[in-house]
Amino acid sequence: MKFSKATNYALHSMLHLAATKSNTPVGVQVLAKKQDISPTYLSKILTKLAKEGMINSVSGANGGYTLSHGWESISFLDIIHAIEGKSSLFACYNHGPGCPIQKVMLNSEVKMEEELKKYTIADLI
Amino acid sequence: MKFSKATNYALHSMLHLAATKSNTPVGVQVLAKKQDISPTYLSKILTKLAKEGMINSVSGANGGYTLSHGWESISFLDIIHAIEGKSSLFACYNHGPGCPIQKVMLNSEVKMEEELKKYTIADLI
DNA sequence: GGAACTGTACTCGGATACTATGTGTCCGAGTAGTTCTGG
DNA sequence: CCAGAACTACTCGGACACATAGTATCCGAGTACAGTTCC
Repeated sequence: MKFSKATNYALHSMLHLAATKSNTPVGVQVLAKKQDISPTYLSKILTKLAKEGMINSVSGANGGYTLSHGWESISFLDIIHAIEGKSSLFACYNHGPGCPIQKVMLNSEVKMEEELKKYTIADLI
Repeated sequence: MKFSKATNYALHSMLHLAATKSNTPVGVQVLAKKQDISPTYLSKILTKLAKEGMINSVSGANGGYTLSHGWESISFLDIIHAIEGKSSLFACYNHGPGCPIQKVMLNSEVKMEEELKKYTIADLI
């Protein structure tokens, strides 16, 4: 029960892209060096974000990643969902959705998600 | 980023103990059969709860587990912490505690914990 | 009849094996600028 | 001088290898109760 490191990398990459808001794409090597991880691994993470439409990838020389339109409205929750998946954190296999324990757990999970929905990377710069 | 199955088992075991509130201990085999898991595995999970003082183990014939005194005040969060550990869900390794991203994540995590602290197993029976 | 012995049912806890997922690397393919070459 | 070829720097994405944590089982040890044996 922990957030994966990939989520950490994704959030920081998004923050970096937002902080240096230039029109020229930022290469994955620059982003990777900032966080002391391998470019190829970060590439996999950013691909997930690109598939969700949060960033655009520009291939070829001087290529890299740019924030997509409407990036200001991307919340923490959106980024986390893109990396960790959207399935809920708790599941009662025996009783299913009617389980009272599951109701409590899901309710608490929603509270956290509501909070994560409030914050955007734009808030941090 | 999911709650482990062990947490599920622990919560259900606690609920079962609370529901059948008899003075005679409930054997691990009964609890295991209710949840379709092996008794030995459940035993390891219950041992964690016993170490935290939430339940008492009675060894020997007609042994088993009983709720400890003050069980009514045991919250969901207490049980989860006993199984999953108390460390926070998110950590920024590069920037440390000052990282703005970490602040947002921790803040959201606290919201969920506050909710989990409100509910006790006594509420469900 | 009562004390000691034996059997049984149970938990305890360490050791071990399996599995899923997260983490990270490697490499071939594709793409778009840049440089070089030949007419 | 300029069009096309070769080169280079970069991303893309699949395949693979490794690490870690979660899941599950097995077994020897300890404990307490019940029944049995023996004096």
